[in-house]
This record gives sequence, C-alpha cells and structure tokens, in this order.
Amino acid sequence: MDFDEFIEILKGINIKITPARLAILSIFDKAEKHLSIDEIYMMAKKDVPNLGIATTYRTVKLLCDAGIIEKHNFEDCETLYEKKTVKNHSHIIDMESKEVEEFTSEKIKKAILEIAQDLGYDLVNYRLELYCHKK
Amino acid sequence: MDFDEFIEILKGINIKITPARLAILSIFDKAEKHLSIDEIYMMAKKDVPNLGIATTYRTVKLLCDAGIIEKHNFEDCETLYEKKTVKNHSHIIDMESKEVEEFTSEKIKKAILEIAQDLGYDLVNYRLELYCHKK
DNA sequence: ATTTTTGCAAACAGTTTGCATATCT
DNA sequence: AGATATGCAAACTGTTTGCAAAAAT
Repeated sequence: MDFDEFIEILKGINIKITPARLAILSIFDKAEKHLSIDEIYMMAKKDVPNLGIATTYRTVKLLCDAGIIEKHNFEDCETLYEKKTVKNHSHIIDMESKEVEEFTSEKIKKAILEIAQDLGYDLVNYRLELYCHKK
Repeated sequence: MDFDEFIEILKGINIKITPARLAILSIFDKAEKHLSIDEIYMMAKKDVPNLGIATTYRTVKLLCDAGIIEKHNFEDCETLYEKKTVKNHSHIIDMESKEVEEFTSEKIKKAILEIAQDLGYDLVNYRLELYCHKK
C-alpha cells in the first residue's frame, strides 16, 4: 500500500487532509522500524514545527482506527507503532538493543488455529512475541 | 508451590513478613483467576483494613521480582497478575468477557524454538496470546 | 459558511516516591 | 535498637479532553 492509497482511505472515511496528518502518514510510509509516539512527534515536527503532542496522539489513533497502522505493547518497551502490513506477522525482540524484527510462520499459525479450535474458540487474532538474545 | 514455600522464599530474600504481605500472598495462593491491582487491593483490604494502594503496588512488585507472581499486559485489558507456575504457558483471551484461560502446547513451543534458532537468536522467553470468541 | 482540526493547558489513570511514623526481627 | 515496611500525599508518565482559534472543505 503506498502513500496515495493511504490518502484515499482517509478521504473515504470523511477525514480532512491536513499538514499534520500528511506528515505523520509519510513518516509511517517511509519508516523502516517501529516508532514510538515521541519519535513520531519529533520527526513530524520537522515538517510541521508547531505540531502539538495531542495532535500526534489523535492522528496516530486515527490511523490505527483506519487500519493503516498498528499498535504494539512489547514488554519493557514503550508503546510502538508500525505501518500495517496485509500479512499478519510476529515479532522478535532483541532484549539488549530492544530492536524488533518481524517474521511469519505458517507452521506456527496452523498450530495456533488448531489449538484454539480444540479448546472451543474461534481465533480472531493472536499475538506472538519472542524475547531473545542475538547469537 | 504452596503458601509455606512462598514464605520461605520471602525469608530467603531478606524480607520481613508483614500482614500486608501475608494477605496479598494468600490472595494469590487462593486465586482462581488473573487479578488486577484493584482487585488485589480490595481483597487484601478485607484482611488489612488500612492497607494503602502504594503498599499494594510495592508488594506486587516484590512478588514479581521474587518470581512468585507474573505480570500480564493483555490488549485492551488492565494489567493483570497471576501466581507463577513452573510450566510456562500461553493465554487465550475471550474478547467478550475478557476471561483468560491458559494452555500449553509442546508443538508450538518447539516450532517457536526452531524459528528463533533459524533467525539467529537464542530464545529467552516468549509470549503467545490468542484473542478469540467462544464457540 | 460550515465542519473539522489544531494547539494549548488542564485533566486524567496508573504507578512510583519522599518522608515521618509504625512495625518487624 | 536497628533495619525495614507502611500510609499518606505529592510527584510523575503516558495519554486524553475541553475549548477557543485556525484551517480544510
């Protein structure tokens, strides 16, 4: 999904295109890593110097609700956000550097679906996080 | 692990046995579900009427550090605590009732270990949560 | 012109801390 | 007695909200 598609989504949900929103949107569009609110705020401020923290929170929430970005609460980390990918994926957190890597495993996914079924549930979503040391 | 063993652990780490600590300890010993700080506070207050919330937090933190209880931050839930079991387990969260059930799966565990290895990490711990609707 | 969005400051929830007093060993 | 733990209130962090002014449609 690219930048213009994002904007179409925003227009679709009756939302005005403003400099603050464009700035934050484009940060996520370019981001190579998971971002904290403060990082987003700092980066966006370069484009929109008088941006307020409240607007940052509001915009991030908006993008979450619109399904454009995703929120993560990893253990011992501040809340982080990333652009949502179609494929749902899991995370590996390097416990020293706090760096986050992503992966998917059909094998694990299948096993999880199975377990949920066995226990009498319909799986809606799951969260899998591996806390590791780099070898 | 039973109540007396808990107390031995506390003594072992040079910690005084006080009514507040006994009360909170025994709540976890009996608890059949995951507990929020407020629930712990309310329950413990029955035994120790002038208990303060600060002591509740301090004691809960103490028990976490001692490895007696475990902290969970499930999505859209308040922070919850449970007595730590030797076996590490995963959680199924019923998205309507917010009830939490536990399970273990060697199959999943194995697959997870494998993945971590493949990606060049040593697995220290993992967190797996299934968000579901009850069938 | 109308509606939505913004920045600011104040409010808020959950948690932690400083301190003088009380409790444990 | 000496060391630790407690309750209280104040501080603090991360986040949300009310409002009047500003900007988008």
